[in-house]
Amino acid sequence: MVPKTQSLSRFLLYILERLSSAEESRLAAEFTDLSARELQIIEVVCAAQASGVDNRSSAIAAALGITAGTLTSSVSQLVEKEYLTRQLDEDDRRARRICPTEKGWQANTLHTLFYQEITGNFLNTLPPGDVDAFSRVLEYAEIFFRKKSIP
Amino acid sequence: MVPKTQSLSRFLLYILERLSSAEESRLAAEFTDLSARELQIIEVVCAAQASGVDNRSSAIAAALGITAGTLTSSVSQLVEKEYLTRQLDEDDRRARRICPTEKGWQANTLHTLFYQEITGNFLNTLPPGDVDAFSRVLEYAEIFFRKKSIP
DNA sequence: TCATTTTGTTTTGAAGATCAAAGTATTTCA
DNA sequence: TGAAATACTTTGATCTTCAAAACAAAATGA
Repeated sequence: MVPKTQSLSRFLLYILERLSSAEESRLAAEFTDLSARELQIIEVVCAAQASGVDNRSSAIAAALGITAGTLTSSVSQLVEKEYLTRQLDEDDRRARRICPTEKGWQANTLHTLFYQEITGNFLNTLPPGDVDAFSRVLEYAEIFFRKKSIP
Repeated sequence: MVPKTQSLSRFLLYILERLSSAEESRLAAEFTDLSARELQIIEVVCAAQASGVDNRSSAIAAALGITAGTLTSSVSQLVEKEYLTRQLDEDDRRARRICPTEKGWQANTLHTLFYQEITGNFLNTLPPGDVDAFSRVLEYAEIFFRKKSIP
């Protein structure tokens, strides 16, 4: 049965919400002061740092799909809470590099483990043959939504 | 290749965002004053109305996963913009029934057509054999996330 | 070189979405 | 009838977001 079209987006939203609220309560013990969105920002900052990719403010904002101004205010809160730091870029002193603190790395590690666990559990519930199909569907989805296939 | 676990949720977020921003711009010509969230509220109200399911304020809020207070304020704006109406329930005068106006039905129709089109287009890009697998994955996902399979 | 433009970020002002808790109106039930 | 429960709204606060203005530094070009 083909999924009921009009409810697909709500279905995705529902899954996302379950995921993030589950994660918030999971992390609650150690990091009581992080919203799902803040965790996502930390994730992107850590990923940029780990892979040596551009970690200036504008690049992080672009990766998150938000404006620079929005990121500035979120980062200020996360700096306040000691998950991130701003570092002046010596090569271009207009720019600021956003870096995780030790606490930021720790939160990101828990976050990553959480998703590995969830995804592993979910893949285990699928009929074995469907796991590959699932991966293919994700790849096609990525292509579909990257090209402007949306009218 | 199994999807990179930590980025699955961000991938879903990305798709959702592309969908809703595409929809916002698509609907912009006719309904300039509706956010994606407001459209979603209208969708739920229309669905309740169409299927004769409980359409009192509390039921709509529960379906959306938000508190009654949040819904009250959103509905007030949508009443102001003439997409919804509040009707006093004669059987229980504490309750309010949330109903779409003609304009609300029209917006919902466009919304539904949009998702039918998108979903149809996407399914057409998939290798034929993967369409069924995709449907199964969605069903399993629903079951997985409905049971508290999340630790 | 130095004035102009461009670039990277922050600030500002405003709006939307959200919640918890307090408040109001109505119903239920003991 | 009076107390408790229910359905909703209001209030006060926070978070997320954007666009536009402001600021600082770099790049350009005459």
